[in-house]
Amino acid sequence: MTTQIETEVSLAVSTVIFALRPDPESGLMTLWIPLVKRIREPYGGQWALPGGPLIAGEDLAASANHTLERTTGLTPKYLEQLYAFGAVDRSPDRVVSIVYWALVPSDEAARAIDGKNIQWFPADKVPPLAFDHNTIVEYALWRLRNKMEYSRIANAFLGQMFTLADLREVHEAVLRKPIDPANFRRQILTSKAIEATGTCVIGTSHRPPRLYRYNAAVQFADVGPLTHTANPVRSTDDDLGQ
Amino acid sequence: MTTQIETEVSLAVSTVIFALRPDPESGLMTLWIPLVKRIREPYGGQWALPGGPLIAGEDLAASANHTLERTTGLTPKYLEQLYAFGAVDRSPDRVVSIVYWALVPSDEAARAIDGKNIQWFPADKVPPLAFDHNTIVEYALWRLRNKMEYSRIANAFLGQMFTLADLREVHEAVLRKPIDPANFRRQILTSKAIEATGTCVIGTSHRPPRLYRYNAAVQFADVGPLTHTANPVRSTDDDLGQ
DNA sequence: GCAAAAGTGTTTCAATTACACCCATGT
DNA sequence: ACATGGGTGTAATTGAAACACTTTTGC
Repeated sequence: MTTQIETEVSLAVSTVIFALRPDPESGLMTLWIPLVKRIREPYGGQWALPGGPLIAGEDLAASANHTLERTTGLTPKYLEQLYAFGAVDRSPDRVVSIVYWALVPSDEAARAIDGKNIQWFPADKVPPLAFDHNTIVEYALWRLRNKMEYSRIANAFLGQMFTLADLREVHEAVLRKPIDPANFRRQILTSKAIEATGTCVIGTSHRPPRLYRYNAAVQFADVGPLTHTANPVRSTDDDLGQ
Repeated sequence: MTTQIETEVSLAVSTVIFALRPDPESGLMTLWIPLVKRIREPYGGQWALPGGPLIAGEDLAASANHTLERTTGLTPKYLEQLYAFGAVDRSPDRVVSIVYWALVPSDEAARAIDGKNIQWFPADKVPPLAFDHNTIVEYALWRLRNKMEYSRIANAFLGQMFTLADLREVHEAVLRKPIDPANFRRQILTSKAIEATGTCVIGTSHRPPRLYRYNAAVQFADVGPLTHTANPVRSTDDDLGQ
């Protein structure tokens, strides 16, 4: 155990975790994120993004995964680096935060931890947060919505099998606009992003919808040379942005 | 001056700097980047990206600007954060590098510092670099090429006024493919990204081309809530992806 | 006049959009 | 039968691409 001159710059990893839940008022699906209540200064008592200091032996994405597991008990189906925030004045002490964003399936999110010091909020109506975390949430939201349009991340909110209506509901919830079912169907199918399983859902009060699965083989056009996710389910792409 | 327990994680900022120069063989414009020769272990004697440790009182982008000024004597017209690289095994000691990418105008790049310990290389033919810097350069190249197609960063390679042929040459050099002049003209002009100055270039052996200027007022569709550049010339957008 | 690049016009093709309409099931 | 969402068909619109053609200069 050695000591050294204080660098005064410390490194933290935080994560913006997205899940879909019905809005208590409208009943429509919307994005929710979990926040933790700070127990110490600065910003004691205020809500903040889950996160913590970077451990020496831990990769950045691994750190994000661990805070996710610790705070929500969930495993993300998608995890990607968002941005490194390092303005000198973003905290009384000098902290550079490397922020990730994650998507968790709706069914898993239902059994997430929800306690006194951790609470889920609609992503578009978060309270005033500690540090620059409001900016970070906004940016993560923008990135998610942007990426939803050219990428296949919608699958991360769903299980192994799903109907086209399920997939469309995810898009509509994230993008907050209705989507024509007929055109949506064609776009998705011609992109080869998903494939029919041959099975159907029975017991509906209408024509039984087919079940589809994610087509792991197909890649998108603008995939980057990096796979930013260090996770069970591959994410197929990055930015464009990135 | 206090001391504390060694965190074992240190923070560095590096920058991938792009400029356009003619290829010595083909004579065509191509992307070049400056690299510095490492004088100490690890990877002593090998080429690496310019950069340095993050100073406590300095913003991330400011740090990138300073290394840029120090190593090349140049001021970028565009600067954006690329990614934070933090794999445990990317260096013998634990270093997290926050990497930026920058664009400098061709005319400025001509009078850049070029010495024994700093040298420019064609971006597509860099030698084996220290650490994971080859991966980083590849990723920066991908991001630049990707962004060139939906954003207005091409202007960062040019001066205040330029002809459509100049602008097209930038696109062709970065994307490494010929572009139809007629269609390029229409696309750019209908996007309102540039506007005519009313002046022309004279002395050419053909019809005098009009001069255009960057239209600062116009924003692009998918601009992010963040301005990632902390720089003289505004960059108008972020990722898309990416 | 000729070469060479600037600039305009036109045709074709592919993708998106809007919307009409049929299908299969439960009640 | 009929309500409901699943699923197919099609015409209109938009934008990209390909390329012929005209314009303006220097030589």
